[in-house]
Amino acid sequence: MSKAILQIDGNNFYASCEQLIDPSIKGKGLVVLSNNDGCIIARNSEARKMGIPMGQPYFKSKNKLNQLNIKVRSSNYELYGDISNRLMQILRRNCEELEIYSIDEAFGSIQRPKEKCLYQWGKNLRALVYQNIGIPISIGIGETKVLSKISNHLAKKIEKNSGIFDIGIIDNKDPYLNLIKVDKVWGIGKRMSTWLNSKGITNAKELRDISSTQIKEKYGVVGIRILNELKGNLCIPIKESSSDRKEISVSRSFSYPIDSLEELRQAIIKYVLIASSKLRKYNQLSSAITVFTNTNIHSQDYYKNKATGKINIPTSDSRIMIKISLELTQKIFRPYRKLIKAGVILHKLQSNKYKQKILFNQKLIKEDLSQERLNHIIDKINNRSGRDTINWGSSMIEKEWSPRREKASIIKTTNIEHIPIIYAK
DNA sequence: TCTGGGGTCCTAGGACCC
DNA sequence: TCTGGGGTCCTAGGACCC
Repeated sequence: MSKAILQIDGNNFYASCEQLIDPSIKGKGLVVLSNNDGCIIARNSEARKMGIPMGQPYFKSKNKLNQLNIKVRSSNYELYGDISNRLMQILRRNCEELEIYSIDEAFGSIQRPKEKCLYQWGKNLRALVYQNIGIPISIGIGETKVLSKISNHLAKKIEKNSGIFDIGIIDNKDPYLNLIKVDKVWGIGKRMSTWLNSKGITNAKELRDISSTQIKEKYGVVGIRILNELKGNLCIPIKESSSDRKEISVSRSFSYPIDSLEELRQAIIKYVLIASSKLRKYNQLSSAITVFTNTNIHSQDYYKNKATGKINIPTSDSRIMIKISLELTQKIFRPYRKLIKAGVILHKLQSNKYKQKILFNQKLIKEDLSQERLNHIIDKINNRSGRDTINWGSSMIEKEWSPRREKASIIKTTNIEHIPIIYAK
């Protein structure tokens, strides 16, 4: 018995979710846009075959999408998050360990019976997910995370694999590693692949066989880890708990540039409220806040700025965080700058299990407790009835600059009123 | 006109200490 | 005139991921 590492992801996840709730799209091209309807961040296979590139700004491809009669959707994260939860539940029941890596992707592990190929196991899991959720997935299997990622590429790339590939039982992996371009290896990005190409390294096999002193000199332990994983030595373990996150950031682009301090303040308050309710959801406290804003990077007088403030006693209290972040907002604001984006980052997070108690001041203790209760009640109501049901006075002003979502799908599987009605004949 | 958002990890260099 | 060396902690920024 040995441990097999699995990498499982939803195929064209956002597009698949949209197709799930709107079957009329089936067979047609579909793209999903980023926040603010900025770029194309997902396509179904039909749109890909029609030559629509990933990451392109929407305004540049609008005409082409129209001509080809490709459907367009704004992203609907409430829907994707819900489908994702259902998917992860099934995976958790079927793997021994599971690390949820992103909304559409997980690493897992199971014991491999001696020398046994896990193709059939994967096929069963894939069928189970499709039957229960209606989303197609791909499964890559190997000895390490890097190899299971490569396996997943091969599962998608080679049609006869029908979405599953197990590189872990193949002794001579060379012909397969040769098929993987070096920039497709997990952990090799733009910078590293440019450098590797200049050294004549173009695919995963050549990378595996590079001298480790050479890679260590240039990229330190990060490079060595990737090399070892390619050779089949597990260096990046499965991380099951993700509760101890290190920072929370909330940022948005505006639908049009803003240049008044008041608008910036309102935006920052709104982001702090979202961030602090996330913080409470994960039972964490923060002791530092950064606020940032910038103008259009493509413009001539590009301006960006940020400021960080410390919180003396780690907290998850919206009121304290709003106060500090507004002071910081004052610092980064400059008149006559056309701001297109702003955000907040909470860092130095810690578990609220070890919250520092106020010791001697009875009045402060009372205030602290009632504030905590108030925050939790607000969270509870907003979780049940939508994010803006109850809010702080300062954030209630009408916001015209809120991001665009012109093509949003209406249906949310998280709201009973939006569940489609099916009439039996 | 119009180019997303949310994360992690690592490293170099500064501040500070003895 | 001449001004050490070693360690730790923190931060900013880079590179990468989805």
